[in-house]
Amino acid sequence: MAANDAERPLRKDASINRERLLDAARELFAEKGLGVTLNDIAHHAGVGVGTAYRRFANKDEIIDTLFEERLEAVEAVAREALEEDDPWIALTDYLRRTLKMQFGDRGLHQILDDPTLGDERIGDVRRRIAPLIVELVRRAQEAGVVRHDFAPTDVTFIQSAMAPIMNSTRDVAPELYERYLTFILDGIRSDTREFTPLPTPALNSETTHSAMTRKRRAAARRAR
Amino acid sequence: MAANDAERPLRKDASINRERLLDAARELFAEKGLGVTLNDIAHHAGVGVGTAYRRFANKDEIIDTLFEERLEAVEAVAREALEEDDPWIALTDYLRRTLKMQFGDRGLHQILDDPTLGDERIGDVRRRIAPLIVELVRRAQEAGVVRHDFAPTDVTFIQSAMAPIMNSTRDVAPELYERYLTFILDGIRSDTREFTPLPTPALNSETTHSAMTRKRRAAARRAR
DNA sequence: CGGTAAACGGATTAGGCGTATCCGGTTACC
DNA sequence: GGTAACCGGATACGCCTAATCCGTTTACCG
Repeated sequence: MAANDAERPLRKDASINRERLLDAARELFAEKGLGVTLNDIAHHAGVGVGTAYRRFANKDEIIDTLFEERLEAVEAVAREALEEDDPWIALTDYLRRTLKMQFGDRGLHQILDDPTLGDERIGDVRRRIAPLIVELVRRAQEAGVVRHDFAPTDVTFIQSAMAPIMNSTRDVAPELYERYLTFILDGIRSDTREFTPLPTPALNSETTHSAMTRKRRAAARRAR
Repeated sequence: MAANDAERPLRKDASINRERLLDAARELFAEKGLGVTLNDIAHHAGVGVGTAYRRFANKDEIIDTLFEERLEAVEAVAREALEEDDPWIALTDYLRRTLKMQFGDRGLHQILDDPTLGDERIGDVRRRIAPLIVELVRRAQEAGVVRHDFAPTDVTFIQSAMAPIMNSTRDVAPELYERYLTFILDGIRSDTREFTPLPTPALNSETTHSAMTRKRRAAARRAR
């Protein structure tokens, strides 16, 4: 990783702590999103706050370091999808796989959702991904497997639509979002108009209620 | 409205200001969501903060007062939908109309999305709405116009899925969410499997980018 | 009218939260 | 074994929101 360059190497303890911090950040970003503070990260890494601020000027520096690799993973998924022959499978695999990644990593989710976040390196990767999506859609279009009025930007919005579902059902029915993705895909696919079996049963009303209640908890405190 | 009860009536200026505050709150909640402060509301109403706190103990008191009526409007929509003969139109009208209401009123949106918000009065209305949705779905089910595996709680999650789309495209392409609602409805309807013409064209990539960027602005500052 | 309780405005206090610094003590390493 | 690098975490700072307090103004009853 981009630990030390031409700089004189860090002292042993320092570089160990740097790794610890990075690990902690990776974990916390994934679990709680980019909202965590450098102090959180420091404590989770088992080091003092001072140490954290000595290694990284601020949180953004960690974010940029960490999410370049994550975003590149998304790019890789898009490229792999383009190697798939069946254009429908290619497109939907991309959606399904990236959504799964986003599900496992709240931070990645936020990065993908908000172009404001991240430095130029991140922006670069984002700019590399966009045309891949265009291509995925174009192929599907040409093969006549998606409705003709489906557009590349629809992919983005579909991804963002799954967010609230993921977030509210995360620890009640983790895969529920796939159910709604299926609804959408069935509303888009044009080579067959049959219903795809749903991957996940619906929630009953009590569970739905508790899911809706559970989320927010953190967010609500702010919003109120 | 529930201005004064058995209490001695408010002095004229006081009751005028009370109305002003309520109006301001209605407007600000709709426009900016429940996050606005009592201070915001007071200034927007053209009165001092003190006046606001004299009339209402805290923000929740205003919220409860105001959103009971808004939620009852949602209930009314559900009841009207149940009077519609065509069960498909009934169900989709309910969805479309309530989504439109949520679109016009961020506060209502939050209330509907988060069962934690609001007092018992609000909870009561919510509990009155739930069975109406169940009935809407049951009818559609029985008439065979929705796929057999569609469940009442799906309605809720579909509503919440539209939220991020609404929020990010609000001032760029206000009705874009209807496009995605159409995808979903087309993925759910079983009496015909033809595509419904899309009510809104897709965004181009620049507009999408600027939409994604624009939102957050407020939210991002917190999350970061 | 005129007096008084009611109401007003908004500066101000209180407190939570995240960021970033500072410094006395510790440790790696030549 | 000495010194520069590093450590920890208490602490200062800034920002934001909630809520109060009090000197001034106003409605309204007799």
